[in-house]
Amino acid sequence: MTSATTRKRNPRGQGGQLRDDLLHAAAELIAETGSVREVGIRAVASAVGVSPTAVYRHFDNVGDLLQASIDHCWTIFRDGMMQAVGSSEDPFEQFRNAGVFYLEFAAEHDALYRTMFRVPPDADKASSVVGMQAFDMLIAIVSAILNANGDDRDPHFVAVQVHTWVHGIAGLCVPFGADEAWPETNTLLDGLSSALNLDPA
Amino acid sequence: MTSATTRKRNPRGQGGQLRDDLLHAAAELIAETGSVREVGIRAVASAVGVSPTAVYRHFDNVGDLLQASIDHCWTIFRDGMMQAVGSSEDPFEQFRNAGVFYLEFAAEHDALYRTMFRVPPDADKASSVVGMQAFDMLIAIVSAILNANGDDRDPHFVAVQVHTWVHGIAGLCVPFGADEAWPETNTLLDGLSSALNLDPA
DNA sequence: TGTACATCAGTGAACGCGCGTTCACTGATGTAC
DNA sequence: TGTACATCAGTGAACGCGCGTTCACTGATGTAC
Repeated sequence: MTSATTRKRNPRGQGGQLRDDLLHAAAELIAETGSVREVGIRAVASAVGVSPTAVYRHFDNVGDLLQASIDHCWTIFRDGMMQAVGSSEDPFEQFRNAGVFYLEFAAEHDALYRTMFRVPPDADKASSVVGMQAFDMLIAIVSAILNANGDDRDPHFVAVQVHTWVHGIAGLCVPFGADEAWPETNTLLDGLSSALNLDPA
Repeated sequence: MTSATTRKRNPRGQGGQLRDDLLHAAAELIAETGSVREVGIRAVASAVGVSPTAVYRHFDNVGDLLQASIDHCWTIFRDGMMQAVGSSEDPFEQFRNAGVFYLEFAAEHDALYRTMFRVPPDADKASSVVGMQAFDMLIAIVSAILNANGDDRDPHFVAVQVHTWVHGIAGLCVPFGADEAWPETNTLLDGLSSALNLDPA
């Protein structure tokens, strides 16, 4: 919206900087606006203070730009997840931190989050590979918890249970979060780990 | 897409029929296409075999049409839910049937389902009232189950837990449903009622 | 050290297109006399 | 029973607009000689 008209031209070999700026701006616009297709080249370009034609120096068309932006967000998501997990050695704390990060990410980037998880079945590779890395982290944490508790359930299945539930909490907290009858996010997270027997035994 | 060019003009006092047809067509287009705003007046009109201008006899503008269509879908959803629940007297069966209906509805009308549950905080009334009726049904069933099991948990909170989880299962089954590593919908539903202690004691 | 030149980042005008909406209209049909 | 007329369902052409994309360009800058 507020175009950065103060933007300076990049020095010689560093035109690629614009590419990163466009990816970030597109992600932000997806997050602000509703869906992907409502975000246009003109809007992205003006957000970084550049003419629409400059976009074509880095992307073939608007679809390319948006897909690249979503891929980019997946790596941001995965990296944030890794950082949240890496902040502790205790699998129970890791689990908690990962859940909190997940829900914060979803709340802050609502539309973007919804778009990321609406992947077409098997199409693009980049984002689904990174998405799998994030999911593998979840499996590892769940596995560590089950081990610590002497629980012989299948880590993969339990991880799917965790993911579906957290995903649902994220999806409904944004519309209903303001409602006074709606529980706190942390309360729901407590209920999840308790119902799924993922608290310290 | 395939415009019904065979459509006949409605008889005198029954122009309102077109209104219903437009609501249905809009809902179907939302379900087929991605999001709400990608559906245009021209597409809806052509889907029912009518000129775009005819829409304005029943709706002020495209926003009106789409909002009315979503409200309309909420009543379809609630009615389907009521029917699924009404098919049995046993609360455990009711719970199961409601869950199956919910997930089928989400799978069949993917984009529409996502749109319905992305309600702006407190804006419109029609759809949120109907949505509340559907949620109240869930609370009633959960309440009956807790009673039957001599379980003293808060029915409202448990209903929220059920809803968030089912919502998450619905949201992830569509993208990942084809993946061989992803569990069956029914398996996830079993896991849910088991983890939340909603099976017969 | 100076200078010509290739390269690079980005511009600005223009295009065709489909959109939402407006306007004046057409033609069938129920109804009052 | 006939007929004039108001009402109603829907049409078709046209508008202004913003979109994605193309094209020929500008002007700064590193580099070879």
